[in-house]
Amino acid sequence: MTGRIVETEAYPPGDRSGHSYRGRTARNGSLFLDKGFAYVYFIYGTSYMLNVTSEEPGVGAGVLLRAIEPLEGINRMKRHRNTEKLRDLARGPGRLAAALQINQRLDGVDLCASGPLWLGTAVRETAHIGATVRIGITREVDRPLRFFEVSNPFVSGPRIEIRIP
DNA sequence: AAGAAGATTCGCT
DNA sequence: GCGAATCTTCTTA
Repeated sequence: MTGRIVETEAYPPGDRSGHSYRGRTARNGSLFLDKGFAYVYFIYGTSYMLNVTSEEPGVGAGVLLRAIEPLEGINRMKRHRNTEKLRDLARGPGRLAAALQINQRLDGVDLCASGPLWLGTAVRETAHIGATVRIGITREVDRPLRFFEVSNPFVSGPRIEIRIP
């Protein structure tokens, strides 16, 4: 299965809404790995979230993958998500993880090496990227750290860019 | 030890 | 649009 990442959110070092803010714990350990590793956690009793670490070892920061445009293996994704709606397959972080069968077994995996899950280089030309505040958080709510491909229908949430003063 | 919150989703109205 | 589902983690609200 493959997909194009169309929506992300950054949780940089020191951000009070980031899981690393209160230091390293059993759950967030992989967030402190080197850049390019997977940090997977379970939330709300229903959903897995997939993050890519983004800083030097020991820092603790990452990027949440919020949506992908399904490209290959669509029938498998439909089965994993138990729906026929292409647009809903991976629109939202929990749906993305479900479609790709992301779970705790992938926590800590190197996404820049060959393995069960990896990041590749985009084939299509980069389109216009918009930014807004992040979705679903309660702290640091004003930071414009959500990024998305403006014209892409597989993006979850608003596709209108905010103005940065 | 207990309780609340949480980077969400789904189904019903 | 709203509320329930569901469970792990961290705080003491």
